[in-house]
Amino acid sequence: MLGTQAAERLPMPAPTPAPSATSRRRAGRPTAAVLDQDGITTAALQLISRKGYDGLTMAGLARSLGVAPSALYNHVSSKDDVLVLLEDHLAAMVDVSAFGVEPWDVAVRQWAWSYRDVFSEHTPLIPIIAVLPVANAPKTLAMYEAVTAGFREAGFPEERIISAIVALEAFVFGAAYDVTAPEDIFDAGNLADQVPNFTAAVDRLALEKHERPTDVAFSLGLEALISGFGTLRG
Amino acid sequence: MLGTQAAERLPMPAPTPAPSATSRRRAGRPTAAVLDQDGITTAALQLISRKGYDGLTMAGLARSLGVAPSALYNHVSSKDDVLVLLEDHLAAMVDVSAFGVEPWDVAVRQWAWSYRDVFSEHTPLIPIIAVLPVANAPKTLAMYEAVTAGFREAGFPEERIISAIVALEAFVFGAAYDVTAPEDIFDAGNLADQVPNFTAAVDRLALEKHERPTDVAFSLGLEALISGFGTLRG
DNA sequence: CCAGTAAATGAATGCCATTCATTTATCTCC
DNA sequence: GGAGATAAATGAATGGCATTCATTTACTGG
Repeated sequence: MLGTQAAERLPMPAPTPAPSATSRRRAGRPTAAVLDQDGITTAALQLISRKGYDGLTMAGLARSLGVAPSALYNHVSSKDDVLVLLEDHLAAMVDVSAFGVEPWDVAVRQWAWSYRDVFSEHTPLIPIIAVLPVANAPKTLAMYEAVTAGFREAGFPEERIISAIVALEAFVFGAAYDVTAPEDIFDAGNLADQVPNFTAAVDRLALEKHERPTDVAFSLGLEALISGFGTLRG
Repeated sequence: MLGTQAAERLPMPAPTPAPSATSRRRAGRPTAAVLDQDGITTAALQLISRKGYDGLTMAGLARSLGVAPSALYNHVSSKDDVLVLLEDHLAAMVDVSAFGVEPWDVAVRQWAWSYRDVFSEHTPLIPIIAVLPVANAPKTLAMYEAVTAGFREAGFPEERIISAIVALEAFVFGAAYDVTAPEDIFDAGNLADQVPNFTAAVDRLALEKHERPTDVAFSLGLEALISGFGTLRG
């Protein structure tokens, strides 16, 4: 009655979501899926890149897929579930290719930098991944497998491999946040006189205008971890 | 009309919030503050310890203070502002007492463990602190000053002090998340056969039943950072 | 052709942070 | 000691959010 557009009553056909809908069909079941988890994941990524994580709402995601918000719940059980899909998708983008090919320290370096870079654009996922059972994230699990195999091949004592990976990962996550911090985060403002040592050290760092400070800190910490862990190898 | 309780119309007097209201009076200005930032902070901490961070809502916080939600906005500009108050309060609880007293490595160890323990109970604050300009958090700034002074006294090259602290902090934040992870986070479930190296390493770790795995990983990473950074001292 | 079902709709729910016009109580100044 | 200013409270209203549910649609296999 209210709307003037035609075809408003036809629910199913819905103009297939612009890009890669990928609509897989599961054998022996009703097909015609307008939506699936892959499509939701890529639409969410696009939405995030356009509007950031504040723009990632179930309503917005549904709109970008040409679908009602409630329709999403046939494919994901909650918004957190969407975040898990995103996380797992991103895990597959982390570079583990050097493990088993390059020397151990080179591989770890490459993995860690890549891991940090991927998630520094997606810090809202960190609280999710840090606590996510790996069984719910197959691509994340695959990443761990590659890294673990690399450590083992490099002669790492088996009982320390997981601990070392967990420690490296903790450092990577924290560093990912650091990337997003404002440049002037360490400007003490009017409190500067009360913290002379700190202010001096901040000023001193500012003089070295080579790399981004966040990259210097990451490199410093990562190299310490690599050389510290390197001594554990048999 | 609806309510049956007496005295409902009297707005100001409000039964002073049970515990430490601390009501400071600012000279030369109207006093009678039922609310202030200290009171809000401690009420928020109590609320969190009772109901967790999901229970920390502006409405709930106001209720626990015997006040209307809108009243809070006379003292904080947003909920994020409340989180900043919390963060700064917690920063003051981090143990920096060993800097300048104990040897450098002992002081760093004590600081880092304490820092992690404090924030592992308050991980929702990590995205806040990681990006918070220090000028808005005086107690946090004081912590940095103490740490910086300790590094300097220990002969650390000035241009690397901030980077080292940032790296340590990144590790601490990531490790704080790790503490909150479920025990079975590394259980691969039915995918276990596809990740044999990983599964083996996880099982191997499980055999060593001494400490919490999260503490083992933290110790491993922290000691690597300490020994790696230790070589920088002059 | 029929019955079943996956997948869509859209209206409704409840919670949330935040805003605003208004009121009250106190302080400062004359 | 009264006038005016102001900090600090109220409570009603707003808009956004994730999520639920009864209902409808169109495809499927028997």
